[in-house]
Amino acid sequence: METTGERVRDAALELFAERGYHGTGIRQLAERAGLSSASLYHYMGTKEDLLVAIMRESLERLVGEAMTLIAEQSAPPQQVAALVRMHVRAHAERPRETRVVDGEVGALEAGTREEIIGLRDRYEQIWQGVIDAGIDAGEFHVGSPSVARRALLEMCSGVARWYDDGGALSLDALADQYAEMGLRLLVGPS
Amino acid sequence: METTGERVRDAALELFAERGYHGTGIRQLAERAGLSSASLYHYMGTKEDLLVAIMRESLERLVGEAMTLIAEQSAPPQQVAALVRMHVRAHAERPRETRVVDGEVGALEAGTREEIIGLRDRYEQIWQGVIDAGIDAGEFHVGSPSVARRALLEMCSGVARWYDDGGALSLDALADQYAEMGLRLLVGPS
DNA sequence: GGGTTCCGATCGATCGATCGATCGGGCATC
DNA sequence: GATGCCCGATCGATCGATCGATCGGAACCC
Repeated sequence: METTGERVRDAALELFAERGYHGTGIRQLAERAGLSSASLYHYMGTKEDLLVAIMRESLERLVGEAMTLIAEQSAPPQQVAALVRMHVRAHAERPRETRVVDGEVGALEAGTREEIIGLRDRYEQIWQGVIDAGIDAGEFHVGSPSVARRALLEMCSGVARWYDDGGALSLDALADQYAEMGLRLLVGPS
Repeated sequence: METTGERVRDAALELFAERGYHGTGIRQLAERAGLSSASLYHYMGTKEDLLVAIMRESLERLVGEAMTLIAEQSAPPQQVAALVRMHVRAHAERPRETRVVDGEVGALEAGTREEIIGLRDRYEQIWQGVIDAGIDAGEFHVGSPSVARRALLEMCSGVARWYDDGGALSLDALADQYAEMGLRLLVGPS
């Protein structure tokens, strides 16, 4: 059984993803959650608190999963493949959540924006570390390592903007192809 | 000498990119353009007309440049490299414009959204045609051609979200590395 | 040239609607 | 009667957009 607080969270997730944070009104949010706009405030702080909670939870989850994955593999190619698979799956399975995280950072107030960007940076540093290790080991060959990291991450995050559950492409096949493309991008012609 | 209409356009471009379409008010727009909010309407239709004009112009430019480029080259690898270079340059040189085009489609009303999405689809079809031709010629090897197209485009569009003019990386070096990565992604190990 | 007309450009004031948020009280359950 | 849950009413602020009015200069007539 779903609590009312969770229903509010889910409604916010849907609406922020569909119409954007600034494009979503408190009254729409209340209607979607099955409450009056006044009752809404029994379950949440401000509208921005709702946005921050969504972003924080999503990013902390990504950081946690990334750290687990790279601890399970020691060779950079396998680590990158695992990171790509996880990141692509997350963006394909929870596209609304990840679109909000990626697209609404500019809607945050200065203070909370810092915190969220800090979390995002931590996640990206995990990727950077694995890429750098692969370069040091002579397995990856790229122009600029940080450009490669950004290109790789943007490519994978883009999945949230187009992948369709109901489509012909399975999650596994999608993750496979992305892992292959990601490695090609880093390894280069052999 | 810049016309007032152009000043309004540029102000809208800046603000839509900074705070989002729904996050930008008519009065902020007027202040940035150096007019009263009433005078604004002497130079524009509705706020949405402004957004549509920005998107249409940007997309028509991309379509035009893409068609020119693929007419100048006949081999798919060179065509892809040229497309990637152009797309990356456009997103690095005009990040605000391209971020608005990519990120505010959801803010459009149903009618105009169809038109803009149609334009975007035309552009993406040009890329798909080149990729498919390369596969037919045996030069590219990918799992799903449409997934490859999306991965490639998302990777290149991402440049608008992080590239910094003042940074150490030159536009040419950036375009070079992306062309290299794009081809690796499509060609695979040789 | 002087007088008149006209129009593009601009603004202060204001419209109705909606924004995010708050308050006090009703209605249960314990 | 205390606690948790909920809502109608309402707050001040701001939203996008429009109004009538003003101003300066170009265009025209005599």
